Amino acid sequence: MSKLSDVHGPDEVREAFRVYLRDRGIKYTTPRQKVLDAVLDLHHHFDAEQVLYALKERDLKVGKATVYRTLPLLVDCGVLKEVRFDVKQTHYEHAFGEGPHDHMVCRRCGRIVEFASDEVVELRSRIGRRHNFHVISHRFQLTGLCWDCAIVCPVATMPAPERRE
Amino acid sequence: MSKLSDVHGPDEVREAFRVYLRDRGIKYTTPRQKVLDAVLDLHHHFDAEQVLYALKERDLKVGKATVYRTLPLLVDCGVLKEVRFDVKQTHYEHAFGEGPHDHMVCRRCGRIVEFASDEVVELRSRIGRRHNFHVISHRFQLTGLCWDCAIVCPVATMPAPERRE
DNA sequence: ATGCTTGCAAAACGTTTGCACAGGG
DNA sequence: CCCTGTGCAAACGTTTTGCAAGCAT
Repeated sequence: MSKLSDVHGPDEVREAFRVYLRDRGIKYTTPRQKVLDAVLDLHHHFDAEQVLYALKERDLKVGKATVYRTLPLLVDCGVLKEVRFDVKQTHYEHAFGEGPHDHMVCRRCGRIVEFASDEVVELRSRIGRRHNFHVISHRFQLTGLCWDCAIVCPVATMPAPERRE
Repeated sequence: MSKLSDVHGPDEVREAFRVYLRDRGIKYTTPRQKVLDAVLDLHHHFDAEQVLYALKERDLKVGKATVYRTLPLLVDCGVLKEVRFDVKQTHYEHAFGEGPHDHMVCRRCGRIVEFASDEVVELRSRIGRRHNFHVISHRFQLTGLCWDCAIVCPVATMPAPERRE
């Protein structure tokens, strides 16, 4: 049970984080545990501020700086994955449990549809090979209209008044 | 000669911008012309600050705010395209002249390799169809090691000390 | 003449950092 | 114990905005 991609339960994730920190000589402190716990309770996509808010809700006081310093650790150890939408803040999602996927964002309602990316991975290595580039990761984001919005607004190209997330 | 994707010369681009503005009741002012001219002289990828610097170099004084207000207009009218790398600033590139393409960024030296995206466009509509999503645009960015860096550093996964652009 | 546009400076925004103090190994 | 980690607040860099003055139509 060392590969995080095979891990599902919160306890296993916590253990993985502890081991990751110990192996690198980084301390498994209370604030870092709190951040991890808060992150485990969040789903879908969230940013640093939402983590901070989740902590405040649980009466777990952790400084903003600590949250910003811990999230990269969680990314680096494979608990979280950075997800960059077209906004200035960095978003995160759980990197364990479900397989790799990419996102489609509805221009109108902001809805996010996830899709598995087997074909994308295949395509990316084909392209890499063609250009002598060793591909390590990718970001593939589609923008458009979800089913509901496409009905309401068949030829919409204008951005919606407000977008979520 | 109305489709900007078929337009190549600076004069045609300027004309397209003028028409775009007129059609929307926005004025074709001197500062906006200056920004366009500066942008036409820049190549590859650039951000707002570089536009500002290019203007300063040519003794064309345009306020920072005006640059920030003009760039979205140029994007909207199809002269520029937003290119988001994993940095906080927004980068732009010319949206006319050459066909659509995506980018591979070398994790180590920051080099950017462009590749045509026919297969990507095909894949994106296939995925969209599968999920009842009307895809309008995409962003496909590959990260990895370019040929030179892959030789120097065959198993590099650590980010380089500094990245360009 | 009217009202969009400009430029400046200040605000806003998410994120990072300096520093004195606390706490883990 | 020592040295790392914490929390606060202040700094940061990019982008946005308020506002008085300027200029195009």
